[in-house]
Formats: sequence, C-alpha cells, structure tokens
Amino acid sequence: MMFSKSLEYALRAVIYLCNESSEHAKLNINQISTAIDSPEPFTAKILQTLVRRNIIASTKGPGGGFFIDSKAKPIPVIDIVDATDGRSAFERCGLGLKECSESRPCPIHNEFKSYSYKLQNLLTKKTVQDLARGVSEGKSFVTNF
Amino acid sequence: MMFSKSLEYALRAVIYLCNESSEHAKLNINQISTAIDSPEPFTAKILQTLVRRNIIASTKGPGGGFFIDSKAKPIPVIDIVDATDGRSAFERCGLGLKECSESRPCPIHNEFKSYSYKLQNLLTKKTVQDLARGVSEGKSFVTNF
DNA sequence: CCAATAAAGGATATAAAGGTCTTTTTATTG
DNA sequence: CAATAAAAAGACCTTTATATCCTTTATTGG
Repeated sequence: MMFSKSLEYALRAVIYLCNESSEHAKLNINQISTAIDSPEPFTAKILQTLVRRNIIASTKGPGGGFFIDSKAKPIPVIDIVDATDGRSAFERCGLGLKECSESRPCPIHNEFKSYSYKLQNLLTKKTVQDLARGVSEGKSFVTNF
Repeated sequence: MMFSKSLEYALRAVIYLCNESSEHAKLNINQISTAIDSPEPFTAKILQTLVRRNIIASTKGPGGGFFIDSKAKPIPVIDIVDATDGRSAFERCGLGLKECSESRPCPIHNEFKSYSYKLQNLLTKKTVQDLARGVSEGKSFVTNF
C-alpha cells in the first residue's frame, strides 16, 4: 500500500481471469478491460508482462485471448506485485535515507519494518485463487457497478 | 507506506527542527536542506506549506528562518501526512474500485482496511517529538552520512 | 492459402510528482 | 534609510507513471 494503477488493474484482471477463463474459454483484452472497467491498451500492456512472467497464459489469433488454466498452481499475490511494482516500496527507508539499517535506523525504521514484513507475509500467503473464491461466491467484487 | 518524497522531506525537516531550532535559534532553508540532504528549493516549498498550516513557524529577514517553538504542542505525525500527501491513500479502495464498501467490498477490502486503520492510528499517536527524541538520544537518525 | 482475429511490440502522448528558478515581500541592522 | 538577508509566491522545467496508437506476428477457420 499503496498500490500503483498497474498493480490494481493487474490484480483485478487476474482475479477475473481466474474465475471466468480457462484453456477452453479464453478472454480477449476487450472483454477483460470492459469487465473490470480499466483502460484497454494499458491493461493489455500489463497483461503482456504477466504472460512474459508465466503468471497467466495467452494465445494469438481467432478464438485466442488470455486465460489462467484452472489446474495452474496457486498464484501468490506477491507475484503480481513483483511483476508490476516490485519490492522497492517495501525495502527502501520510509524517510528516504540512503543508509537506514538496524545499526543506523531512521526514527520510523522499526515500525516501518514491522508493517512491511507483515504485509509482504500476507501477500505471500494470500493467493489470487483465494481472492477469486470470494468473488465467485458473491462475497466480494472486482467490477464497478 | 508508502510516503511521497514531500512527506519524507517534511518529516526529516520537522524532526530536525524539533531538535535543533527554537524561537531564538532559527534555521534557514540552506541549513535545513544541507543537514537533511534534501533538494533546497523543493524543501522550501514544503516548509512553506507547513508554515501555512501552523505546524512550524518562520520569520523573514536577517536572522530569520524556520523554527519549532519548544513549548509548542506535540505534533502528531498524521498532521504532516495531512499537510503533504493527504489521506486519500488510506481512504481509497486498494484495487481502485469506484465503489468499495462493507456491503460491496473488493477482495482485499478487509485486510486493507485493517492495515489502513492501524497505520493511521499509529501516525495519530506518534508525535514528531517522539521521533525527535530518538534522534537527540543518538538512537536514530534523519541525516545521511 | 487467405482473410480475419487477437496478442506482442514499439513509439508516442498526457498527467502527476518531483524539482528549479526568478521575482516579490518582509524584516533586520549598520 | 539603505543594504542585506531571508521567506513567500509563482512560473517553469524534468522525470516517472499512466495511457494510447500503430505496426508486426501468430493463429485459425473457411
């Protein structure tokens, strides 16, 4: 927190794909960006990087599109973070000091480290499939009205 | 988390002022930005907004500068956040949905809300003076080497 | 094989954050 | 009261994030 736009769209798209796509029911970029209400070409770029990282799959040509195979391994949310924003927000000093460590901490070092650690831990344990389950059960949403 | 550059510089400057300035020992922008190793004109802008919000004080003219009166009330860190970044990062949906609420939550709504709440609470309780104390005691630092 | 479809790739545009520069205003002091 | 020192104000520049557009490549069905 907070998440970049790229990460927001990536997460919404991946959760959506998790529930709505499969090897035999691919979704094209228009269908995805319409569903999750995100800018189409920008979302395309983001999905391309997820494909490159083997987080999602895609095929070209008629009937092609993006999909997540239902028998794919669970995807930790942190994988999406790594693909879009990276870890720098978690790793750099909260006050922007060049050197900030146990031996020479900034005044918020410990608090920051604790939050950062807990959050990374949470993002590592939570999977996209966990989040998708809530959506498929109607308990949560990735679409605007 | 994560903090903007403005907030980082603001916090470092205010903590520094807390320890090193007083009504009778004002510091000019060059002294401050040199000490905390921040871009001088940008830092000046930020301090100006803190003055407008009565978080710190300043006087013009020779011998003038910025200062925090030692008998000033404790300054909650959240006041600096409000002056620079605002609360939007805490308040908007973690996945960027337009409508995200208890009754129609995004898949990370509850986690996000919990972290956001804890963090705002921490920032409300912690004061700049608390942070400055650590620095004056040599336990933490706001300067680069 | 060809026409259509869809992602991939690369160049470009726009907005916001980060940062600088110049001029004006105010205060102090010799 | 003039010279100087310092913040305030406002215009401007740069970089990064966000977003779009156009061309290329791959795939498929007829």
